[in-house]
Parts: sequence; structure tokens; C-alpha cells
Amino acid sequence: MTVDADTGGESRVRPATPDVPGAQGSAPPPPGTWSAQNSAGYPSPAGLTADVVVLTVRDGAVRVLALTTDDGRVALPGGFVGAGEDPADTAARKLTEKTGLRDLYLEQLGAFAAPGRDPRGWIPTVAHLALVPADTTPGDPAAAWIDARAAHDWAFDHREILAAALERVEGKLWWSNVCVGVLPGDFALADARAVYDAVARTTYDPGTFARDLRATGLIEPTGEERRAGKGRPAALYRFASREPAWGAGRRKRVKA
Amino acid sequence: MTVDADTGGESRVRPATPDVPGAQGSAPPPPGTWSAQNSAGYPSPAGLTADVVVLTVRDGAVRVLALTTDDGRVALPGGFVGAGEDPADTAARKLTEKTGLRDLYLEQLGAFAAPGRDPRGWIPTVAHLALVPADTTPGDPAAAWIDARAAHDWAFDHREILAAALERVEGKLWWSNVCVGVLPGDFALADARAVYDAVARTTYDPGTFARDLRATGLIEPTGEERRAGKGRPAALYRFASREPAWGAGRRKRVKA
DNA sequence: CTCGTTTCTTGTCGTATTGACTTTTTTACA
DNA sequence: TGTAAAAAAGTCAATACGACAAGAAACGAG
Repeated sequence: MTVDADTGGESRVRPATPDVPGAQGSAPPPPGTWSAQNSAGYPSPAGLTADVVVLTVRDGAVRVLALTTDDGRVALPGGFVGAGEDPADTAARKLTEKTGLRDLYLEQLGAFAAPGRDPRGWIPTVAHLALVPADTTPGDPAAAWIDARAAHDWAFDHREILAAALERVEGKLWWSNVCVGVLPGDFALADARAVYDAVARTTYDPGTFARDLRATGLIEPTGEERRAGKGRPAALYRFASREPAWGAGRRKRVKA
Repeated sequence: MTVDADTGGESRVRPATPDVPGAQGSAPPPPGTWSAQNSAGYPSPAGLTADVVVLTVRDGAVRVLALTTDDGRVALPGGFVGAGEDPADTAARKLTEKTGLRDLYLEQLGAFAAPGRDPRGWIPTVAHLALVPADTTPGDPAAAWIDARAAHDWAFDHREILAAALERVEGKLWWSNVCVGVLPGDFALADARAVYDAVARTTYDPGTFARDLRATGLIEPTGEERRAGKGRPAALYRFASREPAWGAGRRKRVKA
């Protein structure tokens, strides 16, 4: 292996002491360990985890799947990434464990690797965002839905991760099909509106909402309709794509 | 340490064999190494790097700072994250090394940790995005500005990382002050327009551009003006904030 | 069966925003 | 003094937005 660009490309002659803060005080790992695959004595994390912010909308509120820890705090589901595993797969695996669901909307939020974030050692995490249907029951007795915007005593840096997740969902609401995960395959516009209301913390006008959501091109009518108790039956829609997609939002127009 | 939420909260009794793919085939690291800080035998990465996509706009094109590797490919600047170091600090450090600049627009893009992305071993990277002034000269002789949208033979998964960076910049162009890094402290609207034109790959109308950029509230007039050669002097502006900020873009309005 | 209620759908309208264009102002230079 | 260049300011039709009103289709009480 000759390529060495990740160190800056200038170190074909490796310095005796790596120019990395903290490397001087901490002994480099001996050969024969995982860290020895590193071609020099750079420190390596004690592990890598993948956390999942599992969100849904129920009773007009955004809710997040939380586990209770030994010391009474709440934490996001997550787990260690296996060797040869993609963090996204780890997240999907944990999601399936906790909800029994698979093939959901799952997206990476980013890396959280501040030193000291995990008291067990140097363990960065790759945070993910998932959205699941409202009727999902946690498969783990220690897991429960809690109000995502209420104050909680989060473990680790999970408060920060949750904040990033909420910001992401709010920002993408009208520009993407993030809500694919929350809404069932067929849904009425009123269902969608309830979700949008909860996420955006507002109350959309039914007529305007219908016009605007249709204008995004993200949904298409199924032709079916649903009668629920009183009133006129609602036409059912589905998302044109269940894969992550972008709508015809109007960020600044770009000439074709 | 009793909290163990990152493993899912259910493993107070740790299984003899961790339920992590790949953990069976690879021997867990012996005690006394970095990986030993992990409370069980979970595999740990061989290192963690931080890469930086350094972008600027010159001659009407978006350009990225690239290093040439031994085998003639191009690679993003980056380096190993030290123990006790935040990847953002690593990125800032590398950025300063390559450009001599500090306190620039620097933002995390996300984690790239696909297995096999680095032939040297299991080395996830935290990718960052930076924007620097157009007149920045690389401090490293092996570094050069190349067209960010032209085809190149990128090392590692750097093509993917660059694509994410470009998408991020394009998406945030009108909603944030991403361009702070590219534009000098004082700039004319024509300067800003040139940058926006290059990033958005379009040609904005000067009058409309001025009206719309002012409407974002991201910039404010300095009171100064600049005369360059012919024509009427241009009023100078500055960004209201050099810190990452959001403009008054109109994603769907939210009731106050 | 008819009326009133409920719920969803469709239409209207004033206002704000957008993109393209034109006009005016101010400078440099021949 | 005239002319070209560059920036600023103004104009205008098309469209998007938000609030509201009206129509349509179901249910249930009387």
C-alpha cells in the first residue's frame, strides 16, 4: 500500500512521533492488535457505535424511542459497529431489534466524536435518523416512546443528537419525503396534515395543505378512498417513491 | 461505569460472544491496548481520520483543494484524529496546514465508514466542508486547486465525499451564509453574484440578485464603496455574521 | 325521506414573491 | 464633451402563498 493521502500526502517518510495531539502522552498500541493495522503508531478509538433516533408522530406530538439506563437516564438505541460492517447496517439492525421493522426511512445524521462523550473511552458514534409508523410498539420492554421536545435527562451526548435529528426533520419536511416512514402505504391528506402539523408545530389549512403537498410531486393518488365514520370519504394517496426523494420545493430556481 | 445504553440497554449480562457481525472471525484485542478501554471484546477501528473538502470559487468555477498521491490519483487533505481530539479540530488543523488560514467556515459533512473504504484497514473518516477565499494559495507543494465538477481519479471514497460537499453547498447557498469563507470581509454585490453563479451553475440577473440577497438579511452595507476601473462605484457589503447563520429563506412559513 | 352535521374537496381572492426587463445614476476614458 | 461601462433603482407580468368561502359526499337523528 503506497497511497497515504489521508495523512496529508506529505509523509512518505513517516515521522518517528506522529504529529497528532495526544499521541505523545499515550503509548501507541503494540503490534498484533487491531490498531496495528494502522501503518504507524496513530491512536485508534476503542470502538465505533451507531445510534438511532427513532421518531414517530402520535397524539399530535413528535415522539422518540428511548431506553432507560441503569441510573435512570434515557438513551437512544444503538450498538457497536462490527468489523466489516457499515454503520448504516448497524443502525438498521438496532432499529429492527427495537421495533421489529425493516426497510424504513433511515438516514445518517452525522458523526459525534467529541472527546469524553462516552465515559467508557474513545468511542465515536455515527448518529442516524429513522421514522416509523405511529402504531409501532417497541419490541424491547426497556424501550418507550417519550415526547421528543420535552425535557429529559439524556445519557451521553444524546440530547445533542436528538436536537440534530429534530432540526433535520423540520428542515426537510416540505422538501423531501421524510414522512414516508411515519405514514402508511396509503394515507389520506388529513393523515399527512396531522404529521406535518406536529413536526412543524403549526396548524395548516386543510385546503391549502392539500394544494401545496400535491404541488411537491411527492405524492400521487391511489384512486381508492376511505370512509371513516362521519363525513365525506377521503381520497387516498401514496408517496411516489418510498426511497429518499426530493420534492419540487422552491429553493432559488436554477436555470435549466 | 454502569450505563451501557449504547449497546442497546439490554446487555447488563454481556454475552460471551458479542452480537456483532464480524466479531467472531476477528480476534478481540488483548488488554493493555487502546481497544481494551472497551468494556468487552468489541472490535475497534484501526484509526479515525478527518478529511476536509476545501472549496473556493475561481474563474467562475468551483474548485477543490486536492493532493496528488504516489500512484497519480487525487485525494482530499486529511489526517488522523488524535486521542482526546475532536475531529473538527483535526480538520481545522489540516486546513491551516494546507492553506495557512484559520477561523474559516468549517462544517461537518458526515461520517464515511463503509467497510473497505480505506485499504489500510478499518479507518472511518469524518468528512468536513470548508470554504476559503479565492486568492488562497496552497501551502503544500503537493496540493493544487482542481475543478470540483470535472472528472478526476479520486483515491478512497473521496469522490463520494466531494459529491456530498457540493450538494451541501448548493443546497445551503440561499439559506445560509456558507459563502462567508469565499468572500472577503467587504465585498460588492457583483463579487457575491459571481460566487453564487458558479455554485448554482446559473447566471443571476444583477438587479434581482441584489434585491434577493439583501432580502435574506444575511448581509449589511458597510457604507463604503469601491471604484474599480470604469463604471459606477459599487456599494460594499459584509456578512452580518461570520458565524454559520441562516437567512430569511422561505421554506414553508411557520406560524409564530 | 329529509335535514343537519361532519369531513373532505374545490374554488376564489388579495397580497407577496419571483424573474426578466428597462431606466437612471455615476464613473472612467477617449 | 461625448461615449461606454458598471451599478443601482424602478417596472411589470406571472406565479406562489395564506386565508377564506363554497361545494360534494357521507352519516345519523327525527
